[in-house]
Amino acid sequence: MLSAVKMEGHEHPDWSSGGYYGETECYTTAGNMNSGLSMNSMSSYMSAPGMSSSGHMNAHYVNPVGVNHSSMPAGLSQSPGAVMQSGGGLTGLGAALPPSMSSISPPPYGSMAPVMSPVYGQACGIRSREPKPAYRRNYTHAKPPYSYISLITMAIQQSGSKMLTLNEIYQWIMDLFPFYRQNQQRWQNSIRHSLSFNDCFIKVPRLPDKPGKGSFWALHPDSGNMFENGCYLRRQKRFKLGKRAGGGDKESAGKAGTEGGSVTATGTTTGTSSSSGSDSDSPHSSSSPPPSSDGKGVGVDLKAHRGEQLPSSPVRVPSPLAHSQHLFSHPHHHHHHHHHPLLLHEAAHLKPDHYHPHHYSFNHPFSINNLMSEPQHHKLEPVVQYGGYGCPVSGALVAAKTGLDPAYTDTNYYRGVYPRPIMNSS
DNA sequence: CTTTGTTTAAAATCGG
DNA sequence: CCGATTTTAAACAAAG
Repeated sequence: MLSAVKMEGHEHPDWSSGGYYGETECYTTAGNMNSGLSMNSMSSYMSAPGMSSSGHMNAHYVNPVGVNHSSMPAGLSQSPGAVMQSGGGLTGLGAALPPSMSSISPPPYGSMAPVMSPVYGQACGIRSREPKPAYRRNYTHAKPPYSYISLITMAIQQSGSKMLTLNEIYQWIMDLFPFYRQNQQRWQNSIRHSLSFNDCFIKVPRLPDKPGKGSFWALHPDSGNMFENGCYLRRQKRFKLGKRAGGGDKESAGKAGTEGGSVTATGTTTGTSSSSGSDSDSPHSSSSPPPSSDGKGVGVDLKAHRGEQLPSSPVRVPSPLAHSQHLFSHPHHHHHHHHHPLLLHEAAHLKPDHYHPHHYSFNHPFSINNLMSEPQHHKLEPVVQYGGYGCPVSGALVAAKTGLDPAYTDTNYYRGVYPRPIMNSS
């Protein structure tokens, strides 16, 4: 699709000008934060259907109703619809993810597809004519409390193949958070920076063909739960590759604590790997071009160290997708066929996870699970509970709102308001 | 030329 | 306040 159209370039600083999007406000009232139900959680941040990016349209992404847009090379995800798809999907961090979903919501994707829609479908657009007091605005476009690293991680995780192209990442973010529909060039630069700069992200080369630019980005196999407890706000410890093999990498703080341990990796593969792999999980899977399927080492660029690419020894990563249980989508209607051979059918019956039985019982309000998983309680219907004005409420949101002032002109949302997530165990 | 990646540097935030 | 992590800015190289 080209046309990238980023009309950015000069965004107007009007952030604060009060302009915003006019008023798409739908805020919520309610409060229950973590009521446990997930899904709707941050709805307010999420996109509202009607408005696709108001002022700036990016050409692509104009999805009408929130159902994916064009360009998705990978076919993956991305689209809002995708958002939910992962259903049980999260894996990678899976281990780390609070099983909330896993436990709560069994894998069965059964009704997941639709489930999410509500999110997008927020009723926000409908607000009545009333002038809403400024202080009552919703946070729809406020900056989400997640760091870029978190966002990237979430995006990757929710993808069936556990890897996305840069553009898909952008897209995912924009689909989910209207806020990022704004100064694209600014945050996108940051995203790029994060991808390259952080060792937790690795580049997976694109298959020898597939047109397209850029490679796929995946999570370093050992980056494991950077956001343990499912709190995607900020990492507790940065994942840094330990330098050379030699000796030990020292890690600072080895807090490791539970499971997986420290966040630093030395390039080796962890034992944890779920290995489930073998079996028939074909790498293929979902959406995007599965990186080489067979043994050949696709050189996964594990960022061995900056500056040098692993010359030869392809560090074979257990393949990022190694663990992936894609399940998603149901065919449901996603008809956009662009050209991709993928096979995402079947994925469905793969046995979903049993990743580590670990069950964290907590479901953190900022957990990605809230965003993506769907407790399919009710099948397709907008499960969303609207807070006072037609907009779903969410924990994070609530948290967010709690402490802020109307203007929220800048970013910050939660600032202390929430009972600090447990970052780190131990 | 635009997008994708790297990288340096510095400002901003967070968490304690 | 301090140290670690994030976010922004920018310059540049390399691909399509």
